[in-house]
Amino acid sequence: MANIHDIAKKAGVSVTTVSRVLNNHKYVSEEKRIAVQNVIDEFNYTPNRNAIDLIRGETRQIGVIIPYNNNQAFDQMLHGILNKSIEHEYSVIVLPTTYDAKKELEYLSMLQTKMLDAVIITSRSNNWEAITPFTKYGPIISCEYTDFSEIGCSYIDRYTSYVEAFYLLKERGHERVAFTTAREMESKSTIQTFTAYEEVFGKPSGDYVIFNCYSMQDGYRAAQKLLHIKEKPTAIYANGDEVAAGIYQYAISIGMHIPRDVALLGQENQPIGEALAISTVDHQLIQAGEQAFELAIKKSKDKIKIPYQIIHRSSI
Amino acid sequence: MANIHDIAKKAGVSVTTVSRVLNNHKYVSEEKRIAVQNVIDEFNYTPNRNAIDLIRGETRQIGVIIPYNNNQAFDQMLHGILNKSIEHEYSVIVLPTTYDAKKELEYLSMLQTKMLDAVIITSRSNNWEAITPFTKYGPIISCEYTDFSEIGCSYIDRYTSYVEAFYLLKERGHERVAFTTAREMESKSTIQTFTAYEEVFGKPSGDYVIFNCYSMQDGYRAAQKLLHIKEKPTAIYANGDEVAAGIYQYAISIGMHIPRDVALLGQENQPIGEALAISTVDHQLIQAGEQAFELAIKKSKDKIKIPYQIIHRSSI
DNA sequence: CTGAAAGCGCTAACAC
DNA sequence: GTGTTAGCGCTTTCAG
Repeated sequence: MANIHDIAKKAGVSVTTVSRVLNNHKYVSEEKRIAVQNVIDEFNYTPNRNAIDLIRGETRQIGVIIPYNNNQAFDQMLHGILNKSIEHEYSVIVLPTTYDAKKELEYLSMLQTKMLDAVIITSRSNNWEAITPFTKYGPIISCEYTDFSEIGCSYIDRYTSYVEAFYLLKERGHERVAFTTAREMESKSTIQTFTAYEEVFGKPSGDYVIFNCYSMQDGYRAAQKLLHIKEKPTAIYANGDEVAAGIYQYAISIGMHIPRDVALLGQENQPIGEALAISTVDHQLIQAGEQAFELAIKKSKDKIKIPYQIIHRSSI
Repeated sequence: MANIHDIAKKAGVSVTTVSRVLNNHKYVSEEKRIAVQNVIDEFNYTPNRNAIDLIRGETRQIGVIIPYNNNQAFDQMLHGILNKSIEHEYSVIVLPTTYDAKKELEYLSMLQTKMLDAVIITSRSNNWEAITPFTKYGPIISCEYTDFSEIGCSYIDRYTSYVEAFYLLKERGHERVAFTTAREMESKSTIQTFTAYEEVFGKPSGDYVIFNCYSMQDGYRAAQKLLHIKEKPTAIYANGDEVAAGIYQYAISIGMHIPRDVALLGQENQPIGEALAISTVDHQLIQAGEQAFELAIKKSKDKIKIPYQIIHRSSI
């Protein structure tokens, strides 16, 4: 509707002066400032953000790449990011990929089109070689550790945490331990889980690992397999509390007792795990999200490690 | 970096021609089209979105007002909205209010600044009189029914659903029924719950209703009160499955059996409810979100009712 | 303290 | 088919 020229004309000043009062510049006489403000109020005028963004070359919008938006773990990181975005007056755009590498690249190119000031990657499909070129257009922050110096990281030291979790299970007397992972071997956290497992127990038997677990249902299905192996595992390390809950549910349904018949350890300290009293490794994802946001707006390439903690409940 | 002029100059054509190939206009000779495309590829050029948005007067960005971003119910709606946004090539900006009315108004004014093409309100703090003026700047869609003709609605018929839920409990022989709600009496769904309750059971006794329940912990605390009343309720209708899970957890912890000692009915068919086999009223929030998005981009002011369904499990 | 004017990067009449 | 040009709405030198 009304633009800055209309305001200027009506107030009998130049657009420059209007711009000055809009941006609280000094060197505007109180008289004109009031005159302009009156017209602004009268017209209920608000400056056009696109024009400002165009000229400033920034939008105060940051994008968050997540694979699924209905996954508790990513929601936690998003939660942390949103916390900080409000504090710093940024807007956040949610960019769900369903692990589609092409879509991920499209999202990254929103840096180049100047639509986004920065992007935070909570989980990725492309390799870093494909991602880093986009840092030329704006900061890219990862919630996973990477050596690439162009990428700032607010990361979880998953390897250490996995090793500790497996040792914990071992200490409790478990030798036959199974685990679930979110993705196949192309994912770093899956590989880390494997490596940590090997360090503690040696190479995992093929039927002790179940891939592609995201939801409770996936956990349920995993348990259907794991708990019917002849040499069935005495403990299961799930890659999330929802998955653990599914395992729990199935175990109970076939009359097993937890932890007597099978011990269960989850991840991320989600409400459902609390409800079922499942012990869990809390990677403090909210904090990871908050830190990621800070790195993003600072255009920092630091590598910040987020501490984890094990929460003991009654499932192991 | 490079802009459309650079491309034009390098390709030996006018900016118009470049713009034409960018937007797949016809009436560009194959020869020039190729020449331009080559330069575009060579420079890895992408048009600036702010410039385009400025001139077009739209951003293909829609905002979603939610109170909390870590609440399963709102996540479900957001999920539906994101589904459709990808399909239609829109971006979605998450706008968490924590029920701060002032912040909500600020978000609404993003329509006026032309930052957003539309906004979807999943839950509001302001009254409609304060909200409707913003429809002058762009479509506002509500996930709650309202008579205001300026507002499109993709709504749940909560009143009917609540009545049915309470009748169901009554049929099962329950006379002393308690319930939880998310907010105090200023919220429409709270009022609807009250009215529905009255229709079925008459005026609720004050200690049979617990306000401000959002999370499992809130449910736990609600149960701590409800299950220690002398005339304790024989059934509880929770305002979400997470809340129901908290109630479940506390009931179990004091040795009660569900549904024998207390029946439990949840809402929204969330994973946690499935895990605990809690019967639930599924308001199909994902679908509500999808429909809301469709209304938003169609600039429709239709009032669409989303059907609900009761899922029978073993908690009642 | 104030304003004219030159852009930011792009689209779309309009003319040729 | 193609190019010239006038904006979109704002910020920011640069002169007064």
